[in-house]
Amino acid sequence: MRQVAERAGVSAKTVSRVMHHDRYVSDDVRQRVEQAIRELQYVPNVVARTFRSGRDDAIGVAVPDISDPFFATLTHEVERVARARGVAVFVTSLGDDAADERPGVEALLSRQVFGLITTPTSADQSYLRPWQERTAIVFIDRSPAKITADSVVEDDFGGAHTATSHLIGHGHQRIGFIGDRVTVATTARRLEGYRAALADAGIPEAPEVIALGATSGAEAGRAARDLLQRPDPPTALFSSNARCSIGIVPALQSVGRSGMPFISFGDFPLAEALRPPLSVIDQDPVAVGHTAVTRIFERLDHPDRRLKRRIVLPVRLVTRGSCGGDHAPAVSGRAVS
Amino acid sequence: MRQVAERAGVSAKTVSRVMHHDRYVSDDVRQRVEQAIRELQYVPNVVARTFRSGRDDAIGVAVPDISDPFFATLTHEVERVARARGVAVFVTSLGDDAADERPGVEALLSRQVFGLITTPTSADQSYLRPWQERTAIVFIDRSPAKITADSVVEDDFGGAHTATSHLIGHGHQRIGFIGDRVTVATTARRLEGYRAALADAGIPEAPEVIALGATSGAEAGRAARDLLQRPDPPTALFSSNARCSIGIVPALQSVGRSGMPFISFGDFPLAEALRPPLSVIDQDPVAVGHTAVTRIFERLDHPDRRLKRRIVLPVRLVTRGSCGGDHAPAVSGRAVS
DNA sequence: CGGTAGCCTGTCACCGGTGACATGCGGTCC
DNA sequence: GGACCGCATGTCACCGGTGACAGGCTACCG
Repeated sequence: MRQVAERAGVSAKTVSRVMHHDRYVSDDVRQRVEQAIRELQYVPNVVARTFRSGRDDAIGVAVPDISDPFFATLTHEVERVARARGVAVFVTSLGDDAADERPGVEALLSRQVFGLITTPTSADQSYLRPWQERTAIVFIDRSPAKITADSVVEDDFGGAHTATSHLIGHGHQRIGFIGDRVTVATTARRLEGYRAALADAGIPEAPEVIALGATSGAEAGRAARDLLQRPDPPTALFSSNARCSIGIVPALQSVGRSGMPFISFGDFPLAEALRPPLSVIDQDPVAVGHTAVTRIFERLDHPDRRLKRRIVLPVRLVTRGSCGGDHAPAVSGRAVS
Repeated sequence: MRQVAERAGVSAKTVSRVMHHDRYVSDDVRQRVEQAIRELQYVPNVVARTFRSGRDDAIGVAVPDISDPFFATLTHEVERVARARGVAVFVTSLGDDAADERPGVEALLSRQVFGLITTPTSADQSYLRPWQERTAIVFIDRSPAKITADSVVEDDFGGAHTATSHLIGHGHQRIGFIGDRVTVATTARRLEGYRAALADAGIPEAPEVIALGATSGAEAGRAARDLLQRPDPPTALFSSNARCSIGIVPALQSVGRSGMPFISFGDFPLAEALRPPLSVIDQDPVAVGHTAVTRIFERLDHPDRRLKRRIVLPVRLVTRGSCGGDHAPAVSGRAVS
């Protein structure tokens, strides 16, 4: 920048003014500076600006796993909206280990992003409190703990209740539940919805067909096979998330039970192309991402406006054929791409 | 930091030394400083450090689309390796528009990352030349143009040749080719491989069954249907990438042609769970990501070591059943997760 | 013609951590 | 006793852009 200033015969400050389209710059000077910028291929130092101003014009996104179709689609929408405003988006994966959450999130925060969209993976987000003054933080998918902040979550309880009730409506009494750890808040809520649906139908709960702790598709597949090999196997399955479902489908096929009635919480690409097409609870990741990033900009543009902290988005059952009965789809099953 | 220094009764520099485990710090001082750090919950300002040193201890990854399973898996491996070295990874999507490449990549570079892994989407990467002195740049998936740099690509020509030859071996003479734009270098090379295989078998090329320009799964699906509705339809299909394939599968189903012989360049989750299971050319995204990130660290650790610039990774045909004939799988089809 | 307002440009300090260098102190060796 | 070394700590400038503030110049007004 000093070089540009020297070449144009002005001060560094004036170059800064030209860069920012300051009103008070004469045409003569502006042109000389612009030429010097071109000749020297000057690129402003973003880090210096961030350092000085204390905030980077970027949004950080921290999710458990970018390759999960739910988070990938969500992230895509965040990028789309942010790009329209000329804001950069940086994504990072946290993994499933609760201990990795804090370092991963702080790696973004300490780079002074002005907005953060993140999924809590540990049981305590109080460490984010000092950051809230400087950064708009929105939690997605799961509610945060030990902190007050914006969050955009789905109706986990309602979705699981709907799915389970639907299977019950098809005559199933013994419905297997496969999910990851209950320490994950969403899983816990979905398990509650499942239990409530059973209770509402007067069906006693069978703990032996509830398989938790499947942190990968492969583990979920094993869990499904184990359930089917029991002496008293379930007659239908409910999977608590898409990652599990993606492992369960081939597992069912491998034991010749691809026709097993099955509903997945979370849609994913090709779910409709499976045979039978997989019925799902659609979480609408685009809506989650859109709502979250919009909230960030709202907080930025109107710092003192009062807004509802917690946004619960509805989910909907998309019946496609894997639920057990012969029936026309209630919602025409659109594919996720 | 000054506050920490004051509280511990030392200079800021000494705090810096404690943070960096400098040898020349007395135990007494170290403990006082560490206590002050804890009491004030001091978090070092990464931006200041980056600004001063001119480099951020982070790797940037810029790919066309994070939700593409190939790039998602690749990115995952980069993060795994980088995390083991305590290096942060920031991912950003570039989209398909060539004009978006430069701003997206420079958003990362201008934040002074020391390593960049990126996929060229435009036809000219010469703008990266000034950055190469400061940043280790590795191109993945596609070879860069107008610049000399490390690159990790797959054997596009060979893979397409193998797939096409395999279909020819099953008696097909009229093989449809569906892909995105030929301006994408990988697509061009795959088309060449396809053509070469036809030529090697003495089959004249049929330009009317080559459908290019499908930039999304939906478009690829439409292209597939159009090909099948021709008076002289192809008897087998070859898809140039996973995104297209994910659109083609439901399209074939919708016209009752799910049995159409079909090979996809690029594996994806559930390809094996389809009926028939989809045969693919497996690109091994984990190997690409691993090779790329390893190269970054090699360049960092041994700046003057001479290394081969261009790394071509082999691909392999995974036959699963969609190729047309009844045969045992040549490679037991492992699922992508 | 002094006063004032609007326009244009420059100077300087500062953001927070750190490399270069200086300083001071105790011990060892000739 | 002076030279010298290892250790422990402090001082200061600097990275590059920018907010606060200070002029200087022109034009217009009373």
